[in-house]
Amino acid sequence: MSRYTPAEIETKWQTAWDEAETFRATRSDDKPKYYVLEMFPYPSGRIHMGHVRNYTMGDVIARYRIATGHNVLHPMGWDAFGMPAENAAMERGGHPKDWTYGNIADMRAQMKPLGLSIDWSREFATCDPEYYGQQQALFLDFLEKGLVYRKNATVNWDPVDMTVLANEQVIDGKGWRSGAPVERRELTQWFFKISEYSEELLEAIDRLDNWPDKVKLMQRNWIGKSRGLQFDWALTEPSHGHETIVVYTTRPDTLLGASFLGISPDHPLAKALEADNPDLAAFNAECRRTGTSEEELERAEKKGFDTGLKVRHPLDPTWELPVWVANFILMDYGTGAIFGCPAHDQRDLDFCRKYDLPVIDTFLAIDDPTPVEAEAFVPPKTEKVKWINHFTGIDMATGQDAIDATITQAERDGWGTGVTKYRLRDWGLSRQRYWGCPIPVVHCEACGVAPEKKENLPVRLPEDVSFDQPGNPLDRHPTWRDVPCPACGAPAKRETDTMDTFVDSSWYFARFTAPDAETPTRMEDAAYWMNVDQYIGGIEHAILHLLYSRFFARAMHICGHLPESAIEPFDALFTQGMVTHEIYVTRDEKDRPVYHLPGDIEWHESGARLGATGEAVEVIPSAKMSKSKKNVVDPSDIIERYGADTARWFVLSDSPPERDVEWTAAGADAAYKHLARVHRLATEELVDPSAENPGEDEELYRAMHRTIHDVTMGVESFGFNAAIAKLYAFTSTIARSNAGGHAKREALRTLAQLMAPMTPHLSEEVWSLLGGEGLVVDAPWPVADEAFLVDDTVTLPIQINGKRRDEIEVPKDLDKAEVEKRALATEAVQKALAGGQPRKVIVVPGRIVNVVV
RNA sequence: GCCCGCGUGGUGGAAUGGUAGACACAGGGGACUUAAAAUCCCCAGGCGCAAGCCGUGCCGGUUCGAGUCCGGCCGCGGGUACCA
Repeated sequence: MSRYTPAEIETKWQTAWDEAETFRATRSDDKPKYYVLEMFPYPSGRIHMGHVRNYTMGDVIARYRIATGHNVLHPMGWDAFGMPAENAAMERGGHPKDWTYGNIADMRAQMKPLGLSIDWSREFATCDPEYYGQQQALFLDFLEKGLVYRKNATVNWDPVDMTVLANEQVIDGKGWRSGAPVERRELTQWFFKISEYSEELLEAIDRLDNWPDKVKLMQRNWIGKSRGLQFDWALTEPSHGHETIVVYTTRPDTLLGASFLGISPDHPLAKALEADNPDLAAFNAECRRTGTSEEELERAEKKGFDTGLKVRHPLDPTWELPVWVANFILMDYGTGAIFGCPAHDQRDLDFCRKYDLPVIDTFLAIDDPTPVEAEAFVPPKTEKVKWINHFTGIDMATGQDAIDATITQAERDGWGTGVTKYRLRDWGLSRQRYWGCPIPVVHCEACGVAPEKKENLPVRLPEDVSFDQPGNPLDRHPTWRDVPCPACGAPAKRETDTMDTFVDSSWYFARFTAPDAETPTRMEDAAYWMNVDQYIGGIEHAILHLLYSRFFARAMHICGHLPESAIEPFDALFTQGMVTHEIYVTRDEKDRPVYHLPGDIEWHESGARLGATGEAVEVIPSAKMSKSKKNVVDPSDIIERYGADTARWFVLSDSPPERDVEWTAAGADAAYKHLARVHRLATEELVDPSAENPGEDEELYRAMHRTIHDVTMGVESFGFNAAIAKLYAFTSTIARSNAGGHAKREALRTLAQLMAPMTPHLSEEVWSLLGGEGLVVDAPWPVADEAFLVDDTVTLPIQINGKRRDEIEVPKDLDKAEVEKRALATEAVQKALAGGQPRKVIVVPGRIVNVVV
């Protein structure tokens, strides 16, 4: 009997697949196509177990689809531009390009041993000039169609390093390297007009039937459609050319509770007032010192400044309200001005109390209005409340009816307009960084923005750059930057901003359909392979990446690069959880935490200890694997120790795929043992292949077809862990079975087939040991025979008042009345009834009987 | 702050509104073995001698019946537009 030797087996079968070009995808009309894609990795240096999990899931789907007769496209590439490469260049020298391509080579070498069914001939990295050149072509097409424009926007500015910082690089309002307080600075930047597609992107969500509901809900909320009232508040005295302040509100029904008008520090009026009010200028400057992220703005302490200006209430000209500048009002949303209603908004109430502004008593109420104290009254949206209607007195209405009625009245009387707004903002794509796709335009004094000519693409990144000083090296590279204008030939300057890396990942899925095309896509290939039938990736991409990709597919269609059928590029989406691990920590002499790799830990009766010193180690509950916490397991170590099949089996078996999975050494051991057992069964069963044992054979076939059915359902519905539980059970059934050799061999071959998407190498080995024809990867997926799936009798639990008390075995098709009769005859029911009659009997055929006494 | 999830034995988890804990790990017992490893078999939510009672983060609701649906909390995680 030969032992299970994954290293040998895995190399052998990977070679076989390579030689047969099993995973090379070519267009063909004799089979339905199936495009399965996992979100491509950022080449950080090493693959981690999260990658293994992501790509294994995709591989299960891909191999299952091959087996069910599909022409499968399963490509892989690299999301290769981005900040970490520049940071690496700054920290340890070298060039971002070398760092990135070196990482790609390392990670590819780590991925290949996993035995993924990938068509490596289509591989590319987004930092390949062939790829980003086509992206530049897309940009020029978008520019021509009016989908891109320039406007001013604020960025985080580090005044010491003289550089723009990402939100992630701002820590407690300070630059991560310089430690200097960050300022907001306005720059002219490029934007995609995604907001023009707000309604379209919102409405199309309804047709994404195979996306998770949570993702669709997040996208709906992100787009944030609202219906509200837009109307003017007249200033009592015009100020700096402003006669009114325009306000947008989604709660016009609370207009009679207004206490103050608030404007953003970035509102044009607020800026104009700075000129003759140094205190206000100081206040606005203070507000601008916080970062640009919404989280930071919303969590900042609410502050205000009285401008001294007054406005008249639109419904009562004698009613004057003060105008304040407030730091919580965003210029990006609505009109950058609000009215505050303290009675019905907690934030406004807090603001009024803080600055001693008048608080008008509550006027929306379920019963009788009560004066507002510390808490604002926010009525439930669906509940009718008393509502003071400024035209008809007191009405009863739900919040929405009151809002709609107010808008109708405002429009009728001409003092306001119903307006639909979206929270979604245009997508700023300019980055003041080197390691990204250059924006292919030139700035010319005479011509303004001059698009680069397509025949000059790609606009390549210069390679002779250094990262020994902060800022964008493109800005200080004269031979690259100073070029003649493509339109008039006069001396001009190249745009030195590069594109947001989200641009790179917004169309790579389309490029995979024809990675060698001399235009961004080749239409016949795009038409054949698109859409992605199954897209798999992390939930962290639920909004930005997926929304940007949906926009890009539409824009590419407008420019003739995708067919209309591909404007929703991902037919089905699955979001998987993370791989986590316990964290091991000791303390240094200053009580600072020192983290340790799982491989350095030994387990003793007294708990975890450092292998080297025996020092006791504190074990912190599982968290996402991260380098800083050292709770990482290197997939290469796992593959070397157990083989790829074990790693694959484990990441699929131990948790439902949408949830986090904790990597445990014990779990990996168990997975290995199971695979070794299957291998052992296959080698044992080589003896006496023809023996039969009729009764036992039927039992085994029954289990086999039940397993085929369950595993098929499991794979189709991403129930991998449940499918694997069935495979464990089936393996035990085979091991214990007294069936004849023929039946056992067939059962084992079927087991190999059912396991093949998860453990492809072992399955090939078992398949070939047991005389399977050809490669298991080419064998058609087994089909469950319905005749073996149904049992003649069924066991029904008997509940009394909802608690299980007994059970009866009855023929499968026994009619309800007879089931009820037999249930009532049971000892438990007779005892409970004590001679009386049941109040009610519920019979759910085939499931349960509940007797209410 | 706001939006979206998640919470079940010692552990990972299973369960179309219908027998809570499948399958697996760790644990206990046994078989085989000179012994160990490997393998195989059995036990196992908690309390209780038992009958039985309790039990899916907490509180409440809908239902004949709730882990599952609804409302309110608590805790943890993801996103929050320049991390990818």
